[in-house]
Amino acid sequence: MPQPQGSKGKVTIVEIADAAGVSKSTVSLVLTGRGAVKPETRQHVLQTMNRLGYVYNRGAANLRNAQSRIVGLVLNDLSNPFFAEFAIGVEKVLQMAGYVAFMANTAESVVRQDQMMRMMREHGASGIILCPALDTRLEHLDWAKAAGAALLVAIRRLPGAGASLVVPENHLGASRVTRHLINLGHERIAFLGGMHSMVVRQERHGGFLAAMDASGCSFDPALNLESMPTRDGGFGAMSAVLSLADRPTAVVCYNDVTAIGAMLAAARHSLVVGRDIAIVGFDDTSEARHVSPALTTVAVHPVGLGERAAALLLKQINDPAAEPESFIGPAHLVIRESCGAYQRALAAAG
Amino acid sequence: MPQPQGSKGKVTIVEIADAAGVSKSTVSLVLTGRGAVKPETRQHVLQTMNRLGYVYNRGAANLRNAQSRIVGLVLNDLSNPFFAEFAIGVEKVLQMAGYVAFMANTAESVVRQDQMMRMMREHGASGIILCPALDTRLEHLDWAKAAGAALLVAIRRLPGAGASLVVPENHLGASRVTRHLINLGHERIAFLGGMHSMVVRQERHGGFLAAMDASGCSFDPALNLESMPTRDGGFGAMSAVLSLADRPTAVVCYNDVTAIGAMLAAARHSLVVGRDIAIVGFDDTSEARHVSPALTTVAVHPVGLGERAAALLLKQINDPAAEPESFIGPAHLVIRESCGAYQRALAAAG
DNA sequence: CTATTTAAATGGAACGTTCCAATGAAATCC
DNA sequence: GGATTTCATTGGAACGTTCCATTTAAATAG
Repeated sequence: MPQPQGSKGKVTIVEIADAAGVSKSTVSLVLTGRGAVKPETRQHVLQTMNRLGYVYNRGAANLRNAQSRIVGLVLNDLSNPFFAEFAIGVEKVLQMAGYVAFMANTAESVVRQDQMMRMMREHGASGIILCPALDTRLEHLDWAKAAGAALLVAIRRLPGAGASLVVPENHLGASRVTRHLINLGHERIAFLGGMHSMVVRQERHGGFLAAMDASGCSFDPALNLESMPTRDGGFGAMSAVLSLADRPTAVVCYNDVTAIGAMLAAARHSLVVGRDIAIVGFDDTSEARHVSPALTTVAVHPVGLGERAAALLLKQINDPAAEPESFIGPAHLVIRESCGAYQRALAAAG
Repeated sequence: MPQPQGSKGKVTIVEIADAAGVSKSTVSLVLTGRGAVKPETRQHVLQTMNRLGYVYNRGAANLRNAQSRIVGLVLNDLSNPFFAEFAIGVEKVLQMAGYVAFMANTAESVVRQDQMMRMMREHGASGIILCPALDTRLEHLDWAKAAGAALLVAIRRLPGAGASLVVPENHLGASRVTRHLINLGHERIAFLGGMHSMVVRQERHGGFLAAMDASGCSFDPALNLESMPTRDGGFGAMSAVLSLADRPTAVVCYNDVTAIGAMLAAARHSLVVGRDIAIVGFDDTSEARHVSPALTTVAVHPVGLGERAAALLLKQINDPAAEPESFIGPAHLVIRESCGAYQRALAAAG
């Protein structure tokens, strides 16, 4: 008498077969929908599975045909809303494609990163999206080439890695927001946050310098401040800037998180951001919109980048022979209040 | 001549065995570390694995002994920093225990939630941590009981589910923050945000009412406003409150996200939060600390809750016979600026 | 020196699927 | 009506592990 299985002994394909009076092969056909099976039989098998509480064992299936429908997502800092939003994008696309995601937060530790990637491989992940931890070296990714595994590097470029890539237009974005400040009349502008070893910082700082150069502004090296890319980091660096004898009138920050930290520091020094000093960020996380004064920043659409990354990886999984592909996401200026453009417009009108 | 394997044909335990001149059983012993194997042999096998680029196939292993070391994490809203922080806590503990996490964002859709949980089961997850989507019903979780699977419900209580539980002390926390406002002299206090069908709101609102009652304040039902638990929701509800003829002097918000939305709305109405009106939140996400004015709120330590949830689930996985366990996380008042306590202290001193 | 214990290594049957080749039954052809 | 094609179904060999029972070799005991 077939009844819903109790606690132990998971019900398998062959028990379904027995209960339904067919062979396990037939059940398998129903499951995969591949062969031709008479509608009534299919129906009957389906019912039996339902009745017995059958749950498909992908591990076993995987052993035969290797198509795990698992993707790994390795993030360097989940506590940064940018990456949380990126993750949302990735997960959404994966979900729609019937994939499920392993997610790991490395907190910038290469060791953890290695561990997690290995674990994901062991579990049969068909591909991995990696936002590399700070001092990731190319040899950490050798396995991917060796195994011909699908690997996509996101957000932080890893020069020389032959993998697919999804990053925002850092250089252009930074030069755009810098030019905006220059147009507003600023000349003494600081660049703040991020460590100089970060590729992303190099790109953004490069764009910053290019814009400065192009408009004939000179850049004081004392106004190039490093910090961890966190709120506290931004706070500290901004405090340092404000203790300088010759303060800048505007500050380009490495990202929104540091910019918000910088705004906080400015407020502590009784400066009104947007009036006494201009501060701009990068990323346009949802925080930027809601902080007060609202942050002028460069929108890179983290969710969109995540979606794109997932889509590209899936493409690569489905066609392993395909060449690695790169997507450089657009970065456009979002003018809000923290740069003072609004006040300036008011003054001009009044 | 054994060389690192090229693109195809993953190297298996038996190829290692051949190359090392031992039996596959011996290799397995080395892998699991279970039996007695001569140190030199172990060393040799280990080297061979390294040389051939072997990667352990947990799927296959799993087929025999079922210990997947996978845990599923199903979140209803990853875009809320509260859940992102919760996820960080979960993931940290899992990682340390050698587990890897499936993560899925349901965006409050029960359908997605069902899909994802099924998928995770199919992949052999040993347990699932569920932050249930809004109208999750008990029958959505029946499979857990039927399969004797480890299930832990987090953040949103699901009355009647016989599963382990990790939630904060909502009632007490809300009554504490409300009492604080009353002590500051407020009498006309609104409760704002969240939908009344949410258990969490019921609990927090209950605590609010209890505190009001206890101190003899009457509560005007017109000051009980629902909204989606998002920034926009908070903004909208607060705007509605401010258009009332008889405005409240203080507002208790469903959570930090809505409180921040509410602060924004207050600012739009040219009110200085903390002076003209008091606004308090709930959760103490890292945003609360950094918004300006800093948000008075109730700290529930989302990361800690996540850690606890993971720990409890692991316990249950390791001892499936154990009774479900509950953890009610402490909720304590964090006084910052948005409630005006600081200004009031200054005034008193001056 | 034989008998016993211990240590190290091994063969082979699972585990729950898929998929190929084979079989049987029904339908179509000439 | 026999030969062929199509449709449904089936047995059994994989897949990469683990683990039990067994064998072989070495060490210890009497």
